[in-house]
Amino acid sequence: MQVRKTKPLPPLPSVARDSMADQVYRHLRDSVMAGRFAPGQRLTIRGLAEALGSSPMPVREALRRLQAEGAFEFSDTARLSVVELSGSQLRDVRDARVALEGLLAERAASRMTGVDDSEITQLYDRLQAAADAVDVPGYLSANFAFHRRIYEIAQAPIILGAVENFWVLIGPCFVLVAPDATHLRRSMDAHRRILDALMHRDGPAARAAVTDDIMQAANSLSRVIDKPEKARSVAAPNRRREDRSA
Amino acid sequence: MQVRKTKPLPPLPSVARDSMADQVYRHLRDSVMAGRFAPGQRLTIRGLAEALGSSPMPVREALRRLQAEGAFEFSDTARLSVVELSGSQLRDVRDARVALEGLLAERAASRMTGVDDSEITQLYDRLQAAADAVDVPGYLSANFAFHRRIYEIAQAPIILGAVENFWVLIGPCFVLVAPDATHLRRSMDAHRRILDALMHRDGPAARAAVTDDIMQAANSLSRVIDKPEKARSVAAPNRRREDRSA
DNA sequence: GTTCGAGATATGTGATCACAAATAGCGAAC
DNA sequence: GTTCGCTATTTGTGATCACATATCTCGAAC
Repeated sequence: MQVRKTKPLPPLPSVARDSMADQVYRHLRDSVMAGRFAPGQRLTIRGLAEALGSSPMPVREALRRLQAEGAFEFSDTARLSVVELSGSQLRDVRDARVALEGLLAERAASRMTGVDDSEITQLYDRLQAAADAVDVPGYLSANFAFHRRIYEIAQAPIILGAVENFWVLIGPCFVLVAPDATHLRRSMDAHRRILDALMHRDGPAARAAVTDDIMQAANSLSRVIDKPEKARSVAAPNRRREDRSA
Repeated sequence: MQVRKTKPLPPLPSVARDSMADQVYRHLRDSVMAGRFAPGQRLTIRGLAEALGSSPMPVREALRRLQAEGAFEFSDTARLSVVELSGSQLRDVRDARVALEGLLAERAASRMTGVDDSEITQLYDRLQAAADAVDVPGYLSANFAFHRRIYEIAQAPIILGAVENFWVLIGPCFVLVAPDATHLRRSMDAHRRILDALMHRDGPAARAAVTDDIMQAANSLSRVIDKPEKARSVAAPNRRREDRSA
């Protein structure tokens, strides 16, 4: 609107500020979603700081954010640990995911374009490749990338943010599910149906396929959660000491 | 499980730890939800610390949590401000609320008990009283308390947490809606229908009533958001300086 | 062998300081 | 009168320190 009398502004590299706290935050968040932390695992601020090569301060701030997202918790005695979901909490996450991700999937189907098709297909292939190999962390990353890219098409960043918060919650649980080949195959079947529904711009079908995917994942987890819980509580103390951190 | 040979454990006052960062966090969160901050309002860590009578450190940690919840944001140049929702973001929040709060309301209806009836009714009366007077902050507080108590009956704390995150987002918007008597009356009408549905243990009716309540609130806000946005951007700079903080 | 308890260590919390970058204030030049 | 540019102030960030308390270690007592 306003005529500039100075130079016509250089190509501008547009260096986005990236504080150390932000880097630590993203690193920790990705690690949690990829299942690199065990549920209930105990950590220390100083230990994480040393492992990440920073002072405790950025870690403190990053952990506060992740605490708000429910990834970590500070006990009554102010001890830091990875959040461990109970069976009913896992069902809550499942229901919330069905509601929100179903909404996003349906909306995405109606806003898909040709360029989206190729990108989604590409991510699907990457997911398939990670499933063929049995790399669980790689599969989790590819899985979230696949879903995220779809939901971005819905153009509802606020809702996507809420959905990602739920992903952070279930990330640690996946270390408990063994690299089960049958589970991965069933999961890929649901993913195939998601892809087909999106290609046909079929909103309800996309919602149904996403719902199935979420329900299947929840079923796989429910077979592991809460049952060994009782066994563990008498056999071995649940809280493990801090081990690797990133 | 384990027999204690010591004293049979005293009445336990159970002093829950309450760090200064937690107090600041709750204080700020409540203030945001009650609409005591304006959208886009600029703040400073030191200013908040002084106003709250603490050092900047607890404020920093509390703000990180609220940043994760979307209440505050740090600009590219690391400046702190209250998040200002656009019209489309407000619609996203509306849709997500309909999905999640509808779920909680329906589940709450099927789990209501007699003691819940009296508590909900009591909160409804308090809401009515706040509506008769035109105390907007008081109405907002009573409104969230009413909804929160209902959703607590659904026994899904994870979902309730996500819902409260959305409340934090829309809190500041309400300072823009004038204490409109017609809006309050319509809103109380929806609340009355929520109450009736819960009393009859009618899940679908509760979901429908909650949906109407959310849609009406969104409509009231959409009449104020984004339209004066254009007017403001040319008339006066949108970013206000820091004023009162709590 | 188990349990209790005192000393030592570990750990989150809050405060303070230093620094770099951004913003605001203000004067000079055209 | 407006705009440019320099200076002073503000402000978020990161580091370090001190402290209270929780946790751990390990030995003594029954």
